[in-house]
Amino acid sequence: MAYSELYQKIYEVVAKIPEGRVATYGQIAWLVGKPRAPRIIGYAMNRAPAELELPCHRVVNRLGEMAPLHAFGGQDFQRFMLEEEGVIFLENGCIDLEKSQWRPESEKISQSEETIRDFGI
DNA sequence: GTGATGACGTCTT
DNA sequence: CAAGACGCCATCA
Repeated sequence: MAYSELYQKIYEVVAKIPEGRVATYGQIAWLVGKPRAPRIIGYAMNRAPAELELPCHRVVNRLGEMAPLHAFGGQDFQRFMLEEEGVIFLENGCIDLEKSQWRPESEKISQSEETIRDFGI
């Protein structure tokens, strides 16, 4: 591996995010075994080579938003792209995480557990 | 090896 | 209700 194992794992997890779903930095951090290191995810994304074609636009912060203008070409473009993929956006411009947050089935979910429980909107 | 940084998260003013 | 400060961990200088 040309990169750190941690980075490799982060890229792997991000690459697993299906279309129409989004994952939070904290969630990914948790999946890679570093629940206290959401920043690392952002760092990894920043350092992520375009060759991997990581769906960074599917990775958002806990609010369902992301950096003001650090990637892709603007939140506007990202929002449009996510909408095209089927991600639900709220009127406030944030993603409806309750509906669109990615839930890895084969993994034990903790923080998302409550979210899933309340999913019956 | 030490210090500073960051695409976050959560608590406290 | 909104903004600011602190904390977290790995990487960069």
